[in-house]
Amino acid sequence: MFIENFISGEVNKALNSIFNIELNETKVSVEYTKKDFEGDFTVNVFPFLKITGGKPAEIADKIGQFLLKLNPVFSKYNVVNGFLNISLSNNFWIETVFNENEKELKPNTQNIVIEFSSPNTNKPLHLGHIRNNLLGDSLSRILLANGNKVTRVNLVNDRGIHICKSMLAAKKWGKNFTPQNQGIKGDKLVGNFYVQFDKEYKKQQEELINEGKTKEEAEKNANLILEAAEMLRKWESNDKDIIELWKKMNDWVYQGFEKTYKTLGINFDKIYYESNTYKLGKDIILKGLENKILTKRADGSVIADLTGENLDEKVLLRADGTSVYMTQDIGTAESRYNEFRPDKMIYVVGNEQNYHFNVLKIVLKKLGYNWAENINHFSYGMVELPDGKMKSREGTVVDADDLIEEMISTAKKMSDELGKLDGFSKDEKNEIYRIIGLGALKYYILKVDPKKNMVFNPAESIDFNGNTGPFIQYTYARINSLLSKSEQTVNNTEIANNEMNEGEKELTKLLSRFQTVIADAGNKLSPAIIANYAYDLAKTYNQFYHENQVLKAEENERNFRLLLSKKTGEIIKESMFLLGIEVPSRM
RNA sequence: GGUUCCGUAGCUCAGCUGGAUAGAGCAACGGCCUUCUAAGCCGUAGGUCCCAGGUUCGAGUCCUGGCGGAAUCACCA
Repeated sequence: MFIENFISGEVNKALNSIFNIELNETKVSVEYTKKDFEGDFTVNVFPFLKITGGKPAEIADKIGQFLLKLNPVFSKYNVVNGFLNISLSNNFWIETVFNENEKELKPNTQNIVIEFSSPNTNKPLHLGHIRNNLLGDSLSRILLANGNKVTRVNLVNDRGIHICKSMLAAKKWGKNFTPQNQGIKGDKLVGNFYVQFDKEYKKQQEELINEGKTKEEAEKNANLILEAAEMLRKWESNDKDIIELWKKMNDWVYQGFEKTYKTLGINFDKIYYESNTYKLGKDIILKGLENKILTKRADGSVIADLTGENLDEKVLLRADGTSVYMTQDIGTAESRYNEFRPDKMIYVVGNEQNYHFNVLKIVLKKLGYNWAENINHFSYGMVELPDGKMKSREGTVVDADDLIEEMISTAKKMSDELGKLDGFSKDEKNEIYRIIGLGALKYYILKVDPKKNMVFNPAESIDFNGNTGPFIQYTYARINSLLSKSEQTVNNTEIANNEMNEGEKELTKLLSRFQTVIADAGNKLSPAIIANYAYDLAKTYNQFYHENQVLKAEENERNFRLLLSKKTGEIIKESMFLLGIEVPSRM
């Protein structure tokens, strides 16, 4: 049971009984009382005045009096400027936090398929992909915690003209290169080829422009792009040599990706490959053509006419018959629907593809798939550098592996300077460095509202103090150390303490919000809500810890404070788990 | 140019369905380790919530119009 709903309901009873009116529960605004005022929850009575008439203070007072009589959990109230501040009894708070049976049964469980990561096999993962992976992973955890069935899928973009670009460059300029003989990860090697292609392609374009061609003509007629297009045609017609090269290079990339996924702690229930789904998409489109839903242009390309939807014509098959991105996404969507019959299909894909998903849904609907409605594009913001967007082709990217490594070595440097891990074995130390470094990175990214673009400045390394992952992890480690020193098993039945000081109460109230926060994060699909809560909790605990002796306190207080500490540790750990962040037992 | 998103402290970000005096962290300055982990705690300073109207008891939040930025409008993905 969420406390706000309960209070909202009780206030409704009051309104009903005193003024003989009934408001929709959602219309009673219940908020946490601001710190400067006394009370736990605040009800604003202004919205009632239209119906009740009278002065705000009097109305609020009447409701307050009624509540006190109605239910003993209400201990007192005060009225300021038409705001009714209600206090709940300490027992109520303690019950809410420590009574495990209170855990809500989640009735509306949905079958959700969530797609994330979706890398292209022509370049290594960068910071933008990290945001995608972390969001996808965390959302999966949050949705699961909200009682849904969650299937995590990855769609690997392993075919297409961009892949051919890397392949062509490899063929031309790197015939004998392998990750082994170049001493780099496979995905890096392939990414280098992609950058090289772009460089040479640009050169050719410039030459053509100097010869008097327009920019557009140059882009279309440069030899390299024609060769890449030819390669794609060969690939789609199963040319043996091309397929062999493709397989070899993709394998390099997968090995590279696997390593990155492993360090990040990301995994999937199912991996789709575009190379398997694009044909299905093609079939669907040809059928749509037969049924006259789609049309063929004179040049042979197949399009969906979306001018009626205020959009353009969208090409679904090229003039030479090869597939585009949309083609395979249609195929993937259908096979995914048939396999899982999900209530909701979430696509974790950057907001640069808003248009794509808009079109995808419309085209699927046109083709007669009603479940297109279930497609939910989780559109997250870009990660930008101080001077703008990252561009793989131009090499201005923050490489995922490099960044992770840097974070971990920073963690090591800090830990060693502080000397916190003296006495630990080398392996234990490395494990803790890893947890802290990754925690800093993950938290840094997840604490930001996913919808918003965010800026990452490589010159300023990610912080380890303040509103950061390590700060929260540190709080956990602190609690852990405290509990292990207490040499006492604490249990809930011993809470006989009705007195709470300010710090204890604030902490208790915050702890009670955890379930609400999970639900909120699930509804809004926002890990940031969990992250900010975890920070709030850690901050509040540190204040409590600073102001209150625990181990040396008198027995009742000691017991209660240990319980609070234990609970805080558990909830910090769970919150961090929902973000995909581990917590160290010591740091 | 059309469409969509964004604009809060020097920087990075919170601010719940409209509610009380707009909050954190970093950076700056000043305190606190003989006491349970100082990756911590406390304090000082820092704001035209881009601008102008409107809606109302009340607007950082909703509406309209500007200004500034981003994305997209590909037979790239």
